[in-house]
Formats: sequence, structure tokens, C-alpha cells
Amino acid sequence: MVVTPELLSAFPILKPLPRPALEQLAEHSTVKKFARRGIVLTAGEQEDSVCFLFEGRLQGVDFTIDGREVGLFFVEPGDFCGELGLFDDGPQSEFVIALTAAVVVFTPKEALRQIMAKNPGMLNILGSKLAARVRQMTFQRSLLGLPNIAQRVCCQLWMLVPERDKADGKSEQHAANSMIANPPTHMEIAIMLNISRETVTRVFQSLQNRQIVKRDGPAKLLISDLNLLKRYAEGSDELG
Amino acid sequence: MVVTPELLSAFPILKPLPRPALEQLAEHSTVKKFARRGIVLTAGEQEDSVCFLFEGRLQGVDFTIDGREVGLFFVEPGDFCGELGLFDDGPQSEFVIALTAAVVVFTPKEALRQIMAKNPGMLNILGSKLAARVRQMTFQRSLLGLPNIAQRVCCQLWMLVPERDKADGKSEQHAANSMIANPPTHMEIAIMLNISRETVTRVFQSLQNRQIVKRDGPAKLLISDLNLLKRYAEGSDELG
DNA sequence: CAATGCCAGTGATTTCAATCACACCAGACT
DNA sequence: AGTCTGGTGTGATTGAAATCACTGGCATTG
Repeated sequence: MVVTPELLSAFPILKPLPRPALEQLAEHSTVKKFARRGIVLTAGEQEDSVCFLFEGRLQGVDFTIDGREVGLFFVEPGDFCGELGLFDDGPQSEFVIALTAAVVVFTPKEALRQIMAKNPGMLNILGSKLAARVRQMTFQRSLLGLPNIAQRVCCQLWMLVPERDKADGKSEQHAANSMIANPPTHMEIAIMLNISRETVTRVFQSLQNRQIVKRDGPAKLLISDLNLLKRYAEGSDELG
Repeated sequence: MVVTPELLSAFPILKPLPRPALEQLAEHSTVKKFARRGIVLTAGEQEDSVCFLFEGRLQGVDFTIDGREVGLFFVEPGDFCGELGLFDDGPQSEFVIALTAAVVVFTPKEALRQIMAKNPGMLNILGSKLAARVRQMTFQRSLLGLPNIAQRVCCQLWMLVPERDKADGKSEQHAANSMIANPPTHMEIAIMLNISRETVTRVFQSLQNRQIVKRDGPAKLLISDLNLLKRYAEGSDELG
């Protein structure tokens, strides 16, 4: 499928690039569609592309020595993954799989490297992205230290709330609400948090009983009370 | 205290730098000594130096929302930390504390940035270091997925074995041995692995009973049988 | 249309590490 | 010497989450 410069400029990191650079990138990029469970990047492989997610949701996963699946991060539309290879020529550090049907733009590392070399702004942006990744991993690790499992789930849920809704309702009196599109399955959340699928289910039940979240079909999770969710995430309140 | 170019060139990443660059860095660098438990870098602060560890052992730590300490990584002599700030101007992502008395060289970010800009080799090296950091965090995360706690401890222990000794004894028949200088306390290992201090103690007892490790004063931990330790780490054998 | 597979929900049971509550030891300090 | 402190060693108890073993719903597919 053809990739246009316009498509690329839909991604925040690429947006500031000059038109010729975008054209150059577009020329070498390809779009690929993945079905649920499709493997986008393979750990250990010498992947030669960076993946920009246009639609859907991806998850970085790894496996323990004894074969258990471990969830590392989620990738939301507009974000990208596989950027580690831009900085060294090591292997891809983890698997990236599609949690939902997904549309991904593959841009060769080499093309991006050339842009990076010419374009110090780009270098900075990619550098801060990598730094952000480290910060995010650090946060995720600190989640695992929480002894209260329900709090862990609430934190993870909070992170899935769209950014624009988070600020909402700070001053407002009524219960601010939001929606998570294509939410991960209980299992997918479980491996992120090092807990069992059943435990995630039970926490969700508890949240539903308290009218804090609500399922709306398989592709939508409504958050009825953002403030309350946040309180649970922060530990100000405890889920019995 | 005065920092000489020779001192700096003791660090693998700085070694390939041309002499003038080293001189420039040395001029702006300072040495600082820390006592055990000293705080080298503070999370949230806008730290303006990269820390090269000359002697001792450091640990990156974070805290959960409810105040528990979480161990992130160890820093060994010859390695460095606080490099995230080279790539963006965000705050230091975690605390770094001295586990033993330590000698640390502080080199201002600005000086390093200048070198980086002039010196594409340096950029690559720092880039791959950051990439290595991500890989290392990914691995550490996967450790936490191990259901067998003893195995976790053995993996962590294995990672503390000096690199040069690891290859050893692959072909040899006799039990290859090694030594970990200034090993972390049980508590410090515990927070890395999300387990309690007592549990670490019990695993160590078990390892000592099997003559796999042996204390030699507080500053030395002897590994009497590297191969066996590795087998436990890999899960080929189980510690009752 | 069965038929299959995947996801979610739920009770019963088990297990195993956290916690608590100590004792002990070595080194630092007075 | 005496006293503190920080690290370690150990047993008893307990509690919370994993596991097991199901049910049932919904969607895809032959």
C-alpha cells in the first residue's frame, strides 16, 4: 500500500519534519495490516524498521525463562515502537504483538537514520522518546512493587485513560467520565501486572459493582467516575 | 579533587575519545566520595551531571506510591548513570544511592553534549548505552515474572558475577568458582526482586548448605560452583 | 446451523511467601 | 569494657492470590 507524506505527518514526532524529508521517508515506508494476535516485531531478530501505529493497539511482550508471558508496554495510535534499533544494531529487545486489528506503518531504520543525521531536531525528539520509554518502564516497575493488587489494576487502568480526559473533572463536582477504546483483555492486563487473569477479573467485578467502570460491548470500556478511579490508583481509597 | 584525563580514560565509553576531548571533560569534572547510603542522584531533580562510578557499587531505586522501596539496577565500577538527561531535559528518573563507600566522577551534561555533537562516535556509544539500559530493564522485568522465587535470586546473583568469570568453566570439569566483591545486602536484593528480605536470606541459606556460595567476611561473597548456580538460574535444576 | 475458540465470571482449595517476633553477631562509637 | 546499630538467621502464623475446575456468552467459521 502507498504511504503519503500526509499520512506520516499524522504522527506527532514526524510532523515537524520538512516536507522533503517526509517525502523521502514516505517513499521507503510501507503500510501493513495485522489481525488480532499478529506478530509485528520479533524479539531477537535484527528488525530493520521502526513501526508507527496508525490504528489499533499493540503490546510489547517478553517471556520468562520458563515460558511465561510478561507484558511490557502498550502502544497507542500515534505512537511508535522498535526504535531501539536506531541507536544500536542490537536485536529487537521484545516481541510486539497486535492486541486488536491494527494498521502499522513500517519505516526503514536506514531512512530514519539519514534524517536523524541531517536533522538535529529529529535526533533530539528520538532521544527524548527513548528517555520517555525508560521513565515509563521505571514507572511500570514501580507498579509491581505495590502490595495492593487492586491498586495496581487501577493504576494500569488510569494509564489507559486518554490523556485529554485525565485533567477533566478536577474542579468539577459531577463525576467526570471517559472511555477506553479497544481495551486490553483481562489476560493482557494480568501479564503487565504480574497477577493472574482471574484476579484481574475479580477487581473489574468490584469496580463494576461500584459503578466506576462499565463494559459497553467488547470494544469499549466506559469509565463512569474518573475521580474515584484516580483515588483508588493513588491509594487514597481502598477497594475492599 | 582534580580529575585527570588518565582517570577518565579508565572508563570504557570514554576511552576511545581523542586526547583533547578528554582534557576538556577532565577540566569540568569533579570527584566526589560517598559513604554507604549516600545519595548520588535525586529523583525528580534536574540533575546536570552524568556519574561515572570509579569504585564501589551504586543502586538505582524508586519508590511506590505507598512508599515502598523498589530496586531498579546496580551500577558497577567502570559503568555510569544519570545519562538520561543527555537525551532530554527531563528530571532524573530515579534515585541513585551508594551501597558501599563509593568514588564517583561527576561530568557535566553540557560538556558531554558538546563532545557528543562533535563526535558522532560518542553519540553512538551513548545511544547504545541507553539501548542497553532498556534491554537490561526488560530483562529485569522478565525476572519478576518467574514464579519460582529461588530462581529469581539465582538469576540476580548470576548477573552480579564478574563478566570474565561467566564464560569460565564451560568446558572444564572442576567446579568453576568466582567472587562478588561488596555484594548487595539481602534487603537490597529483595527490593530488586520484589520479595521480602527473609525470603532472600532463606534462599542464601539454601545455597550455602549446598556449598554453592560462601560468605567471606561482609565484603566478599564466594561462588564455589558457578555451573550449578547457572543451572539454578536457568531453571534446569530446582532449589528445594 | 452446529461447532469451535476465546474471553469473562466464579467458587473451592491450596500453597507459599509475607509478616511478625524474635535471637544473634560484628563492627562502630563513647 | 559497654552500648548501638545494621545486617543476618529462623520458627510460627496467616492471609491473599494462584491454581483448578468449572459455566456461560459471544463471535467467527466451516
